[in-house]
Amino acid sequence: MPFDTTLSACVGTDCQLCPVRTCMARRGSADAAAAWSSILAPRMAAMPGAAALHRAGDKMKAVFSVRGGCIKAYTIDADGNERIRGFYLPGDLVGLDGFGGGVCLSTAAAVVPSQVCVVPVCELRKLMQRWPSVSLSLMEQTSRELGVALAMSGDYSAEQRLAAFLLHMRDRLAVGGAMRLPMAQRDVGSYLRLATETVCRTLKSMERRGWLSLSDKNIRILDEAGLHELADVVGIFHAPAGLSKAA
Amino acid sequence: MPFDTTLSACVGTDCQLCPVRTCMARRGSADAAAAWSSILAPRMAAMPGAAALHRAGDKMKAVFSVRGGCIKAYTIDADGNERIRGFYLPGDLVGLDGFGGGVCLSTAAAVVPSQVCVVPVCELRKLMQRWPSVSLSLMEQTSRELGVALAMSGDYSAEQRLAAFLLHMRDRLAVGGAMRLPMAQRDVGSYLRLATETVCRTLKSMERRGWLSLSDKNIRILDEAGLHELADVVGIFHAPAGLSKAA
DNA sequence: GGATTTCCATGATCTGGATCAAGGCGGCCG
DNA sequence: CGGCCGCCTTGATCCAGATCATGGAAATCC
Repeated sequence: MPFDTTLSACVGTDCQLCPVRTCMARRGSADAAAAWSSILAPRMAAMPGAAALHRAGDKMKAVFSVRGGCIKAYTIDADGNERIRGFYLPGDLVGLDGFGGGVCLSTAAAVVPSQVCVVPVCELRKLMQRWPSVSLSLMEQTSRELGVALAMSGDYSAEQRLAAFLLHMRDRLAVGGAMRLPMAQRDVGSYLRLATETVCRTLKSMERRGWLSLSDKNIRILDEAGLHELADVVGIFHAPAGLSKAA
Repeated sequence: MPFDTTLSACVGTDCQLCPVRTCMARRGSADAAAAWSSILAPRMAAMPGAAALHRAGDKMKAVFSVRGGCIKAYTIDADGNERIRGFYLPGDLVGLDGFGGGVCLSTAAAVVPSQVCVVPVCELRKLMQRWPSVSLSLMEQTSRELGVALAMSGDYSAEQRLAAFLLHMRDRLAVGGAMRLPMAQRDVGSYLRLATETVCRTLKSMERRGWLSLSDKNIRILDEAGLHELADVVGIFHAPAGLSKAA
């Protein structure tokens, strides 16, 4: 297990001591970070299979800042199947889609043993009143997530969507060229609107062509250019490092 | 033409006199509305076929508040085809997806003769610093758009997507039970990831079943319950009036 | 440590919606 | 006013990816 899920691993809630560099609380001034610390409810462990962090339809009481692990947001359709709307990794905020309406639009649950900081929305709103920089970075975060969602909602082939997904994840969790996907292929398929079998076949086909290597859930991207060519149409993805073409 | 597109129809830029009730500028206090007025660049007419308001890849210089008509946001794929990411109606803000990254993620152009208020982002950021309520409502707007985008990105049948789209549009532009879609069926298809032929066939099929009546671009919804049953899985849509089931 | 369950993998078949084709109809421009 | 072009409509065919079926390999649970 790459991540220590016990609460004792990090006592207190001083955001300035937190190792998660990309967290909202670390994006503004030191003062703002201190303010973040002051409003956080106690941190929580979230386990796969355990109770959801919140459910679709609930009144929105808190957003969650992911500290470790991976959280999925999903709805349940009429047949009882999950439809995954997003994966959230350390530094991400879960629940921004429900902020506007005050109601959770999806259910949030852990994909692997995870840890989240609980940010009560009433406190968050107060913080936004006091610190314009908090509002601004929250707004930017939501805007970026919107950009990704709009890009993903387009009509692309299984290969294109998977390539875009892999590059996106690579940017976020690769260390030294390799990464370990926290979620099962079924979950990837649910998110990308693909059957599990299609995810598997497409990955294998990419491996056969030498674009990547697979072993268990570990993926190493070998031919980035090849994937890029497929994913470029989708846009947005892998934008952070300034890798995307002007197009 | 239901909407007067000449600039002379509304001189000056006093938001408090503007008839668009759902505009951002009208959502906060009177003071905040006055502040909005003060930062607006001159209003613009936008014509179909004329120059785009902005293009994907451009540096983000302004967002646009739709005053009349309909604006579409789209990207162009490798084959030169439009992929529509959203339609914006009076009261909507165009460009929120690019706010975070500072780069326009899509091209924005008029679907019908339209009018937009130009909101320079540098001024908008200053306004957000000064008026927390502006930040808050901008954040809420973006959050709602995110909710819709996430819902739309799911895997639904042609019928379900079209039903959800019709109900969504109905909520936004119906007067007395009937509405006139501003965009062509081809555009609807591009947005919903459907071929033009499928949009046409599905609409006709719904008409045959007595769920709606079609004449030209005018649509009257006859069996709301039927459409709702289809669209409910999609979620989010038609939420404003509290019509959606708890699920 | 054996049983159960979940996940990954691969082949065979099926299908919703795309694509191709072709005609009518209205709107716009010269 | 007549010609052209873009939209809507309907039918025939095709295909990417879903679904069904089956088996092996890990992980999880008594």
